[in-house]
Amino acid sequence: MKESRNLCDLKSCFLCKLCLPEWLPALQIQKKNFEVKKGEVIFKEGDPVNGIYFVSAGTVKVHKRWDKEKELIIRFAGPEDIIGHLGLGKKPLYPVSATALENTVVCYLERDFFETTLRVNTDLTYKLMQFFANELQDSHRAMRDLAHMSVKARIAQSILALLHKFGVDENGFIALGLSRQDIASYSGTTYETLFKVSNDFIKEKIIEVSGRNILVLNEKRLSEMIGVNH
Amino acid sequence: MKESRNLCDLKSCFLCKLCLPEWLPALQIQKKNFEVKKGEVIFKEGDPVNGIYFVSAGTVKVHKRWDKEKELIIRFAGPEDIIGHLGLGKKPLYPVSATALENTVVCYLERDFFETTLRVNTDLTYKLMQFFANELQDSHRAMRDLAHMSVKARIAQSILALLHKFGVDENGFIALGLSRQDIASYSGTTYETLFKVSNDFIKEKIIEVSGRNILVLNEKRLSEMIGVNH
DNA sequence: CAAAAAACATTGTTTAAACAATATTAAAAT
DNA sequence: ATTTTAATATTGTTTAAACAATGTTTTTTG
Repeated sequence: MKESRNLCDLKSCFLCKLCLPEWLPALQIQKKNFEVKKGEVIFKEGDPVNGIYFVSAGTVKVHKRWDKEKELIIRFAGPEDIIGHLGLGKKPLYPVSATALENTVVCYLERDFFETTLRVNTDLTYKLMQFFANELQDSHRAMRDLAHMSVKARIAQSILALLHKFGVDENGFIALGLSRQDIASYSGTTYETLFKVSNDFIKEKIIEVSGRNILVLNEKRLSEMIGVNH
Repeated sequence: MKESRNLCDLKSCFLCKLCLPEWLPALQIQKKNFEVKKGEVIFKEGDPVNGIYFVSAGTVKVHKRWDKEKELIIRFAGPEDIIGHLGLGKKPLYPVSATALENTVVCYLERDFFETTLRVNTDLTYKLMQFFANELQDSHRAMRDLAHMSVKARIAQSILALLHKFGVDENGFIALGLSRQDIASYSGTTYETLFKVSNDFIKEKIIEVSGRNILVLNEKRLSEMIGVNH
């Protein structure tokens, strides 16, 4: 993770959009930008919390590990998304890890400075609280889905979630290439099961796969698979 | 759900403890207390959000349903706990239901008033944001556990969580009686599986069960079960 | 107080999905 | 350039846990 200067435009991230104009110079001084190589870890579960990050460019997976070699991907963060914000809770340790999936640029703020920023900008605190409320809703939905949905439905859901978050490239493929293992970890299943289900989807002409890229041929079928509750 | 007067002491809930003393008279005027009978629904998933609740006495389950007749209990709320706070997110519909597990008293505030309260008390907003951060950490952990832990381990974990949250009565039994179905829903499994695992625990002298009440005989074994995974 | 409805008890069957084993690329690292 | 490591491909076996069926007991309620 290499430091670099002025890669953040102070305009697009969650923080900059809600920042008081008078505060921007302070931000400019305090912020640090880092270039993160593909596969590099930004912070690791259990590490002491130093600060908060905003993704400027690239994509990051936020994941939580279980029992060596098993993990669950909680969410993907792209440009403008916050990561590391759970460090604001009572335990000063990151509860999740964040790893770059492609070459990424992040904007970093020390925890103390970010907390001061929240104190001088109550509207920002309010918005952050609302953001947390939304994340918590998503997380509760995810809990229920992991408890009650079939793996097949969860995989369908993961593919749709990726499609909607990242959109498609010029050929119609989802604009984020992921390893099978990562798609499995995002769906809460194993590589082998993902492989089988994925092959079924290909056979049924629901998706097309080329290397790490996925083309959704039949979005409606995927939605139906997920079920009535969505 | 029957309205009643002055059942809340304005001292013990999350809100009252952090409320500005000058604001308490306003609170006194705005708050409404309700008596909720065992089994009665406080709000239902999908209902429009009217306001926020604080549990004054009794116990409430917060749950999310799937596919008629299947549900996941997200958490239990006891005295001083908030419920309905996810209504603060962008969608004005409750994402979960809340049902009283015993005769319960709740303190209710309309959404607008609560939002005003947050606006005049930025420290409260900050604390609420921190509370959300902690809840989100718990929720992420729960997601991972649902994805990767065995049902047996999850049941062990549920029993320990109930023990730690509610403590024990004079005979050493967990101070909250629950139906098997509710314990199953809290563990993310079916009644039948809970029944079998529960019988195993009894056979191995890890717990003792009397009606709706559970006595933990071997807390250490339960803890080990959660960590080691089989 | 009877009838209906939950909750509880029990066990046997089925299956979804993890686990296991092994082979083949492809991509890093030395 | 070659060793090492990671990602991919494939299929067969095992098992954990849902599903199904049925009966009993306890609550609730009309």
